[in-house]
Order: sequence, then C-alpha cells, then structure tokens
Amino acid sequence: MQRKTRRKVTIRDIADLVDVHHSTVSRALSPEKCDQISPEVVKKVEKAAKKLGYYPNIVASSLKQNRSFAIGVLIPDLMNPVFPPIIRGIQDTAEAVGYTVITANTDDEEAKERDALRMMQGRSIDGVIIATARRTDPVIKECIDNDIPLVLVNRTIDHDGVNAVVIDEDFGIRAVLDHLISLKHTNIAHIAGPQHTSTGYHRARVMADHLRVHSLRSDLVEITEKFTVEEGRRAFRKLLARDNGFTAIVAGNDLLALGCMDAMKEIGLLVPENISISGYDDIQFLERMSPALTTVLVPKYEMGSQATRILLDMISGENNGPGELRMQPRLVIRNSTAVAYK
Amino acid sequence: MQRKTRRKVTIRDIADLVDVHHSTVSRALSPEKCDQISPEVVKKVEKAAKKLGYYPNIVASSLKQNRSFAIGVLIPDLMNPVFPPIIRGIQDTAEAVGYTVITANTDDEEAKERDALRMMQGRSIDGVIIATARRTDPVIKECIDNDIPLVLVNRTIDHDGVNAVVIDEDFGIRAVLDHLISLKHTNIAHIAGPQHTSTGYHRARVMADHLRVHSLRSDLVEITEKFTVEEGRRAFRKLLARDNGFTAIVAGNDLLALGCMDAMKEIGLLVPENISISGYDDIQFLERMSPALTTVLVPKYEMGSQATRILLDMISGENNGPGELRMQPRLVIRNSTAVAYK
DNA sequence: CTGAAAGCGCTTACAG
DNA sequence: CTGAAAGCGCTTACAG
Repeated sequence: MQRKTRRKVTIRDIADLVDVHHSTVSRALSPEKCDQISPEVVKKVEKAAKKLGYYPNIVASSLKQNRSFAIGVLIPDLMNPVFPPIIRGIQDTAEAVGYTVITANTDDEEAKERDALRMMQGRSIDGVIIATARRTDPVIKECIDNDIPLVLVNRTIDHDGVNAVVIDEDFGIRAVLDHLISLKHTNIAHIAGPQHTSTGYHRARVMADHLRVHSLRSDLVEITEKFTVEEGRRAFRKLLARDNGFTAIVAGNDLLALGCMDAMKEIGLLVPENISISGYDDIQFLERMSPALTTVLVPKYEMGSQATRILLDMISGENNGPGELRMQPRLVIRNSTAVAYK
Repeated sequence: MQRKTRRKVTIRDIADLVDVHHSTVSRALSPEKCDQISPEVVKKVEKAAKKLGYYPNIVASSLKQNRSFAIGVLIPDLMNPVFPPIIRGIQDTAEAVGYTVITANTDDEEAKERDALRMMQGRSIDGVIIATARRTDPVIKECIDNDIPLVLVNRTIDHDGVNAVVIDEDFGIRAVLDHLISLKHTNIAHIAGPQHTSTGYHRARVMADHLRVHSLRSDLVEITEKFTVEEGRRAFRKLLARDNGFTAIVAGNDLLALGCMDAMKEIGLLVPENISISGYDDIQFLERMSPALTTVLVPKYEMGSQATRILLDMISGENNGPGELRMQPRLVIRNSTAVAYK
C-alpha cells in the first residue's frame, strides 16, 4: 500500500485530478481568493485535496510571497523560569492565527543575538519579539533600520519609537515599598538588577524616588551584573559587608532574592525574622519555598500574548504607531516579609 | 544613507558586483562546493558578500533542496518545568550545526499533535523530536509511515523500530525503593503516572516487580490521568480513603509528589514525619521547597542533546538503525524521606 | 573552473 | 470564473 519515499502531493496533483489549471487550485484553496472561483470547482478541489492528503508547502508559499507566517522570539535563556510563560503566551496567540514561532536563546550575548536574528531573517520571519533588550541596544537599532516589525517584551530601550509591552514598574515597586513600610521597616535595601536593562534600571530609580518621598535612606543599594541567583548571593554579601543597618531587602527579581536568601542562610540570618525580603516576577513554585517569597506578580503569559497581538497588527499594517503597553503587576504577600524586628 | 524598504541582497547582486554567473556565487559560498571554484573568485565573492551584507535566503534554499535545516519538537507544555532543559539541550545541539528548532505544545491532545506535525511538514522540517509519545500512538505511526526522521525523548512507544532516548526506569525506581527500604519502610505506596505513557507504565511495573522481590505489598497503587500537581492531590486522597497503611509514597514524577504533599498538608499530615515521599525528574528549585523533595534526577538537558545528535545522524544517513538510548538517572536524597515512624 | 538552463511549489498580475 | 506565464532565490545536473 505505501510506497517508500512517497513524493509529496502538490497543487499540480490536485489540478490533474480535478482537471483544472494549478493556478485555479491555488485560488480555490486560498481563503481570500476562493470566491473568485466557482463554488463547484472549489468543492471539487477541496475534495481532491483531502483525498490526496494535500497540505501546502509553506516554504514555497513563503518564497513567493516574501513572508513566512513565522515570527522570531529572542530570549536570554529558556531555562530561566520567567520565560516559559511568556513564550507560551506568544505561541498560543501566534498559532491561533496560523503563525509559527521560532525562539532562540541569546544568553545575553550580543554575538548570539546577532546570529539568531540573521538566521531568522534568512527564514524570512515576518516580525520579531525581543525579550533581551538592553537600554541602548545596537541589535535592536539594526532591526529598526532594516524595517523588521518588532515588539519588545518585558524590557525596553531608552529611545522611543518602538512598540513595547512592559510592566508598570512604578506601581510594582511602590506596592512592595508600601507593604514594607507598613511593616515598620525604615532601612530598606535594594539589590538592583543590571543597570543596562530597563527593568533593572527603572526599578532602582523608582525605589530611590519613593524612599526619598518617605524620607528614608536610599543609599542601601547594591547593583548586580545579571539577574541570577549567584549574583544575588554575591551582592548580598557585598552589601552586608558595607552596611548592615537594614531590615528589609527589595530584590530586583526573584532569582536575585533567592540568592540573597542563600547568602543569609550561609551566615545564619533568618528570613523574615532578621531580614524581610521581596522578589519580583513571581516565578513558579515560589509559594512552596521556605520561606515563601513575597513578590510582585508580573503577568507573563499575558505580556507574551499582548506583544504577539501587537506584532501581528504591525505585520498586517493595522498598528497605529509605536507605543508602550504598560501592564499592571500585583503584589503577592507571602511569608518572607514580616514586621521589622527593631 | 538608509533607504526605506531596502530590497534584500541576493546571490545575483553579488554576481553582478564580481562579474561572474550567480551559480558561481552559489558554489563559492557553499562550504562543500567552494573547492570547485578558483580561490581568487571565492575570495572576491566572499568580500562582495560581506560588503553587501548578504545572508542566504534559507527559504529559497530549502525549497530547492527539499530540506530546511530545521527540526520540529513536540512537547506537551512548555510551562511544565521538565521541558525547558530538554529543549535547551535540543536547541544548543541543533544550532551548533546550523539547524533551527521549531517547538509546539500539544497539551497532550492528539488533534494539536496532528496540527503541529502538519505545520512542521509544511515547513519541510528535516526531522522531529517527540516528547509526547503515548505507548500506542497513531500520530507517531503516521510519522514512521511517512518516513519522517524521528526520535522520541523521555517517553517511548511499545513497539520498537524507532529511535528513543529514555531513562533507565528500572535503575531509577530501584534506587528510590532501596532508599526507602533502608529507612525501614515496608508499606510503600505508588502514585502512578498515566498508564498510556511509557514512563507512567514502566515505573509502576518496575515498582511492583521490586516490591515483590522484597516480599512487600505491591497493591498500594493509585493511577493518575495526567502528570500534574492536581492529579497527585486527587490520587493521594483517593488512596488514603481506601487504605492508610503506608508510610511512604513513590510518586510517578515531581508534580504528582507535590500534589500529594498539598493533600497531606490539607489534612495535617507531616512530611516526612508521618509519610515519606519521593518524586521523579528533579525539576528546578525542589531543593528550596519545604520539605525539600527527594527525587530521581533525570538528565534532561543531556537527553535533549543526545536525541538531537541521533536525529541529525539520521538526517545525514549516518544512523545505524533504530535503538533505545537509556540514560542513567540518579537518586537525590533530600528531606522528604526519613525513617519510617512505625 | 565556470556558465546557462531548468526547476523546487507556490502566487499573482495579465488576459480573456 | 479560469488559464498561461512569469518569477520568488536558490541549487545542481549538464556542458564545455
């Protein structure tokens, strides 16, 4: 019954079977053009297509149309738990309208970013979602110059003129601070994320602003180079060596917070008894940890799907100019924060 | 300086610049064929390519060669923490040799699996890695019939004749059981994964075999429909309602174990004081949970990269026949298991 | 070592 | 409503 290496069935096979020209088959099978073809022919073509097990060669169609119905996604690292939900949001939204998504990990290295983008351009992607933006980012600038439809997610760049889906950092940081202040904390430290990222930078800035508004110290800050557990650990030790006059820490994200907790454990400090700590992002399973980390929930899946919607609109020319979509985060209070001990 | 909507530079642009035929350019730029071209011409072509910012149109090349240098990956759900490391292993290995990977979530639904595979075939993928296998799987059968190079990862099918990278379940389960037996547990329950998956099925079978070898009860089993926290919770309650004579549980994977722990917490049972529990997979952050879950570490990243290596060999015709690569897991003892209380 | 031609499977003006 | 032709950007026998 089944031949070895069966040749793929093409539009021409259908044309032969129905006895029309293959261009007619192409039209009959196209949702936009099938109304140019008589209903009877359409029906016959559809039947033949089904019978032969036809499915379109997207590669051929891409080449001709110079669009691929694929979008690219650049993330630092899939194994960082913030990203899977974002990507799932992207995939679900893109696939719902027949788009394929290609993701690449850049490990925050500019070279990998460039390579990934090259590859994606070689595959004629119709647009790209970038979660790896640095505040001034030559790769993104290049995308803009090359007119690749583009939306940033989570992080953004300093210049505007580009679509981005980000978090209302002011709201998020203020929620944490108000929470800590209500717990009588007056010396609040900040383990800041990398300052070349908008998230690291803005959270730190907003922190300082609000501390000043409350007339609290704003100099208990340690800056990290990466949003990782190890960097959080390192920064905590450094901060503590410099000044131990704080009772609470606002970490730039959850991984940094976990690193701080590791460092505290090592030297016998208790959370929250000695020091309260909060994270940012609300990655999976935080509620099961010991102690369960208080954090700012970032709507990851929704950011992914919103970014995709915007990108798809750009691709179809329906997007009305670049802008920033600012999503609302939400404070999630768990038991890593408690009343200040002194 | 920069024109709006610049036309992409093609092989013909280079040909014009160097003043050779575009087929010569194609050969000069091809690693395999550039030795058919005089070194001077190769050099000139390369220079021109660089100058013009040329990068190949993979879509066109795919269409002609009927291969795409892309592979597909089918997983149930990116947000399940087992999969990111597997995928990262796949991506790193594939990208190192110039391949692109396209992943799709199937949510364990056959229809989505079919759709995803269709899409991938439409994109002329050169092969596919499947992490969603059921023991008898019509979709996989279809792939085999269609001669799509294929390797299964993590789960496999009952029939052989297909490449698969799996875990040595016998070794893994035995390690857990020996550990629990050494802690004086004699009534050991099993929260089994779905029996239509090879992992769920084999772990349960191996469990029963080894319990019998030790002359222990092997009837304390509750089967789940999905590898999820919620199913673990449900199964635990059901098991407990039926028979409470156990002091330890071997869960079919980590998520099921977490579900059991949730259920225990709800009714005031302590882990490990009242009941010891172990998981399987060793997903991220287990060591930070309370209690930290004892589990069987599955080398996820390595499984991904091995599966990819095998697939790439199949694609290039270097694979010597189908076979099962069985990876060694490793018991990780944490504090969810302790000496039996009675 | 290089060129000219054909073709991969589609889509789309252009006719009629 | 349908057909014939051209072409998307490559690759690759076939010549020479």
